[in-house]
Amino acid sequence: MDCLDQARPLGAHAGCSHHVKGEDCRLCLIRPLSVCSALEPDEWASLEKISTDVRFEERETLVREADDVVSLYTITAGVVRLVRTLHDGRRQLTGFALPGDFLGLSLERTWTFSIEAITPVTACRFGRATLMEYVDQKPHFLMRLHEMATHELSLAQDHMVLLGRLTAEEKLGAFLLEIRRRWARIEGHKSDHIPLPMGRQDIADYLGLTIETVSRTINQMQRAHHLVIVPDGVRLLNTGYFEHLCP
Amino acid sequence: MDCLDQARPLGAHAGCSHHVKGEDCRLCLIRPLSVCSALEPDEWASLEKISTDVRFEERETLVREADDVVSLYTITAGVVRLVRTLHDGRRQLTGFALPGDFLGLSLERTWTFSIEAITPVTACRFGRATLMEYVDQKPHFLMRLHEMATHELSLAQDHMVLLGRLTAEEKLGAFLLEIRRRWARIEGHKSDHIPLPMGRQDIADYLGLTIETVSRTINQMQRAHHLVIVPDGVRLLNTGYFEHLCP
DNA sequence: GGTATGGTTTGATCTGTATCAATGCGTGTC
DNA sequence: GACACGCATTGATACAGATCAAACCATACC
Repeated sequence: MDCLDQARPLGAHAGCSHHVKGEDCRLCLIRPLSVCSALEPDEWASLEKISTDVRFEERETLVREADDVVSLYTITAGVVRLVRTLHDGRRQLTGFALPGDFLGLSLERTWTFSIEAITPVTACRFGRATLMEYVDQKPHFLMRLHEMATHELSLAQDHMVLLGRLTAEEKLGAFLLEIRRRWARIEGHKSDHIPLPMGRQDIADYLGLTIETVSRTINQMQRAHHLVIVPDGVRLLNTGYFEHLCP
Repeated sequence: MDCLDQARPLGAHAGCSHHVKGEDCRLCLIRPLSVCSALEPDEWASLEKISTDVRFEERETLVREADDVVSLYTITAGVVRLVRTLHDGRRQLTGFALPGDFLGLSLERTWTFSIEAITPVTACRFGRATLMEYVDQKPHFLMRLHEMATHELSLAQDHMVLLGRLTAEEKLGAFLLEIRRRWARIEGHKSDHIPLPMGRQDIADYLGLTIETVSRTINQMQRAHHLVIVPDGVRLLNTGYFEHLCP
């Protein structure tokens, strides 16, 4: 089911910001995780020509909902949130993007969500028009984009189940296992230590809860010795509890 | 934003079951709405060879979650629900498919949801393997599938906002306007009469509510003269109320 | 007609999560 | 050290929607 999880692992922790690519796709550490894994070595050079490295500071907005799509991005370091905002200020995060994640799958003219940097972020930027030409010339690249889009769709359906039918405790459990799985794909091995660069409010807006309920639930889990809260996230003590929690 | 809404309208109400195609794509009434609209007239013939008409009775299951994908479908008449079920029986509907909707966008090996007929259904069935060859030969057909998939993704994000952040009243309002918009696309004109072939439980499982809350909310709206409940659905009396409701 | 059946509506009550309101705590700055 | 600032936590209370239970209503069938 999770066809994207077959890419080879990285040695380093890609969550922190370090030199990843420097305009040379051959040295790119997250390539095996990214959309570029659909390409042959001789194609990297052509892709390199149409891409540039960019950097965003914490809290910076990469794109705003309803903006024209002028560039697409592969996150190479750091974490961003994908945000939908209602007129009265209510927020729903539709996802977090971690290193290796591609933003702009849809090839549509305008963005349907805002993208905001949670940490300092580096990304590989592609011009929309040039990437569109690239897509036209390489059907297997379009096929890869399509696979990624339908994978996203399946994850979106998972998240609908979470939002519509899970309790606060189940939501938090599913969230922690999801983030753990995604870090594991980047780092190459599963760890009980789960960095959570996003704040409690972001978690709440992702899970359809309030910040108070998120805080209370995590602290209850700590009191029950299922995890410990550490400065940059949590450490799971009882993974069985979390796996059993997910129905 | 809604690129799929550009197809030409149908004169008749496609919700009811009538002769639609009869193995002749040239006569297909829902073609302009469907994935087939990406094809030229001379390509219909080749598509016709790989498709067959099938019929399902009310409550019949077209496919089961986790089943291998052997066939893909375009609904030609009737309505189906897309269902995810948790181990303890909790259900979340991820969507309804109406005439013109294509099921199997993902091209993956297994289904990630069950598909169940709400009414008698006719569909145009394609073998997965033959359609995959077709996709390989016609890049513009793959492009069309990709557009449809990313459109679905955008709708899925809309639904996340609904599930995570709207009140029961807002959920019902958004649901009725969504269904109205979708019938309008099929019928060719907007009507205040909204057929609701799905039961209250299905609406509840789609909106992340209970059947009692759905019933109460709709009846409240009736008491407030925003709509009237009719045998096959509802009729909106005050569309302004519904449009104002959606934040 | 009677009566079983499946879905819908309505009422009474409960509860999980939101809301409102402090308090705590770590970090950076002067 | 003292103070401010931005989160996170904790407590008290309110309420939207869930749950439990019963009645209602249309349809189909004998």
